[in-house]
Amino acid sequence: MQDGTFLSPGHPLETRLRGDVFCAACPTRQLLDRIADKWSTLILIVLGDGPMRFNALRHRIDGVSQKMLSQTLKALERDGLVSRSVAPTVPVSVTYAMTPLGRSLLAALQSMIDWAETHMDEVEAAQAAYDGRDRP
Amino acid sequence: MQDGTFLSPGHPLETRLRGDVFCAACPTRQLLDRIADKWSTLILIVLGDGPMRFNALRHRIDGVSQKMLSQTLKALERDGLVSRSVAPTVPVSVTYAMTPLGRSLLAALQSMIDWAETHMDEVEAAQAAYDGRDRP
DNA sequence: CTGCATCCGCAATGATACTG
DNA sequence: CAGTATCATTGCGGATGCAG
Repeated sequence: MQDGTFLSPGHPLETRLRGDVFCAACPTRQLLDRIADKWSTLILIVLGDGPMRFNALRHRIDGVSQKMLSQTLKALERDGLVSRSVAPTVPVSVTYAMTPLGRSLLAALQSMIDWAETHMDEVEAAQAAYDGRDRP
Repeated sequence: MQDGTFLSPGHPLETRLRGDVFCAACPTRQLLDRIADKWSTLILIVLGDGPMRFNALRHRIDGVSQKMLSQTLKALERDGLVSRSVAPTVPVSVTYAMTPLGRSLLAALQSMIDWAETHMDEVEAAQAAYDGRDRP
């Protein structure tokens, strides 16, 4: 976080940009940083399939800690991407679900997943080639 | 990283998933973690506009440190998403560009950027609503 | 029993300075 | 100009403890 400069003046791309994702202070950038987050992506994809409880999410997303899950869910709820419903049972049941806003993002995220699954072999080949070049 | 269980059996999502992004050990997950990275996304979007030199990238992407830029570029090059061309001038000129593989990912990333720019106002409204609820 | 907040250890990150 | 090395800091991740 530097000062409040939004766009370095004189940049050739300045006119091409609508919002501006490249300036650290711009809200668009903040939002991108959130949805481009490791856990956020996975959580949203999972919830895109249907509502789910906290521990179900925790079990579904391998490797996530309770703290990170709780933290990320709270952030996503604050951003209006995920809704949190508390059922007054004993003990309480908290269910997380996608909001319409969050659902509108799902397509883009799904594209990333699809790409990853589709081109993973090419990436692995590239990695092997890179590692075998001159780097033992 | 738990044991090698890739999919919890009996999960309703089991049939819908092709690879599996939710297991920490699956390569797809590793790849997703990479492209869903904060800096990777920005670098790829910038390079999608055309080849660029190191310092140009550094200036363009506000808030990135040399270390992170260098590190992320190296990872992206290893994954075959970005190519690194060294011109034998004095001093050396290193130019980074997208590979065809990287370009195939660009559409998905651009969708995320577009979504962020389009729905930013709704997110801000949701944030304001969330902060104003019962949280001073 | 479920969900969340707090503590601490550690890896990743960021800023600075230096080399090819 | 491109990139690495070093050091200070942040944040993640794990364990524990508390509230409903």
